[in-house]
Amino acid sequence: MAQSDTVDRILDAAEELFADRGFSETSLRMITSKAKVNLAAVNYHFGSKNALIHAVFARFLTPFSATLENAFDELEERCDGKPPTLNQTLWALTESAVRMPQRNEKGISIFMRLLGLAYTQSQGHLRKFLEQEYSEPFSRFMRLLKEATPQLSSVDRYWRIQFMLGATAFTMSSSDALRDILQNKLGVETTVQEIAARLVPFLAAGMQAEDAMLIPPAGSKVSVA
Amino acid sequence: MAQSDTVDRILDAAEELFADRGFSETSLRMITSKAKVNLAAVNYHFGSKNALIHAVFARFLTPFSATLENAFDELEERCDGKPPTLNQTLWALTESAVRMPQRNEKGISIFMRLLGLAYTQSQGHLRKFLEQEYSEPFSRFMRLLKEATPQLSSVDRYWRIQFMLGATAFTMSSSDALRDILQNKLGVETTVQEIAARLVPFLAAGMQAEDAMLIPPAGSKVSVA
DNA sequence: ATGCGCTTCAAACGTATGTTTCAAACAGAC
DNA sequence: GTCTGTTTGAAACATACGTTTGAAGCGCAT
Repeated sequence: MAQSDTVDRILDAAEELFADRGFSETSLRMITSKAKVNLAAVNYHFGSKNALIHAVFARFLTPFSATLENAFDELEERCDGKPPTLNQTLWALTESAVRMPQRNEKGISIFMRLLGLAYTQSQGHLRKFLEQEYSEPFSRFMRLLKEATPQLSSVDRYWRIQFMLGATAFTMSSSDALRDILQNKLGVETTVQEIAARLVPFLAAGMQAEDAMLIPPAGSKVSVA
Repeated sequence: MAQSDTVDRILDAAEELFADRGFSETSLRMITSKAKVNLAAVNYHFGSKNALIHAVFARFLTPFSATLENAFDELEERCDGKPPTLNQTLWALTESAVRMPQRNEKGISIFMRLLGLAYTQSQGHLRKFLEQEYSEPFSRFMRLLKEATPQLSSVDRYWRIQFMLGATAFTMSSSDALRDILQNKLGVETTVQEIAARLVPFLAAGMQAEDAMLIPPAGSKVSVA
């Protein structure tokens, strides 16, 4: 075997199992047996299970954040001076994700699923790791969003960004299950690209909705038991 | 102690811990020590950890689904014949959730977080349990949504409903944290009702967005490393 | 007071986990 | 070929988990 083919085999197996089952539900023994590698190899090469989780994220997030920076650079250059629109900003993000060179056909959906899990599973160490490693592209995205929605108050924008994040993270984190359901119910095949293509207009429309109505429409009172 | 104060103490502790940390990450020992109850009590009263998870969901989902049925009844009666609008349907759901009698001030956000986890953490048994116990109000909500958005294809509607679910579950489940951040950053106080009042227009706008654009806008090509 | 369900309790069970150990196998330089 | 540092291997470690056990405690009708 090559120098450390082992490292990649572990990362491949871990990535897939984490995406399928979550972090706590995936044991090192599952990973090493799927990777056809000795159990001790994980601790030898990575140090701990948590460090392995970080390595899995770093492997796709580092090139992704570089791609994203490029996309933002090009976008801002193309708009020279004027701030990019909301649609342009969201598409830049989406395309960067979708066009990332994939290791296999499941690549993009694993990628998305892992991002969803990072938000959803409250693994403190992961949160900290991601925040300190990838804060820059994140802040830049936030700044672009702000410039693209000058009509919103800070408070409205804040909440709507949370809504966008939620819709995205949630959908992506269960995208496999949702695709299966759709396949069985309506017999429709769906790719991650198509999901993204449906998600972006939804987000853009929500983001640009008319003023939040702070009081429910007249006559909508609901009886409570 | 009353007859089985123990059962409620276990449910209270379990509910909060599950919402905080997820199911696999919460051990029976954490639950019983938080509830100040003997470890064996869980298996004595509920039979197993999975059954406890079901009981936690049943405790709030059963009254909620009754409240929701009432709200839908009243709504359909008020509209006599004509299908309720999307806004009306969403408000009926939202108000039913917000007006549920809460055990404490964190009630609504725990409730939401648990629903999110139920979707997200791939606990097969939970999925099955929820589907067979609460399929009726769920189907009814889906039917109302369908009648309120006749312009959407089934596939578009399906995905947009997932986006709504995601935005809602995610936001509500972390609403405590998000409220705190907002308080510190902008000095703004926010109630759950206000969040809901911002969320509903966002969802309605996303749901009614123009046709999903399946191809990115011209000129949005992104350079890839 | 006695006996009978139901509930609590401390302790243990068997299993699975992440991690460590240390000897064996290996690769490359001399 | 021999030595050296790196990687693999089988086995064990300590710990945590969900669950089970059997005795003790309790309220209450008889």
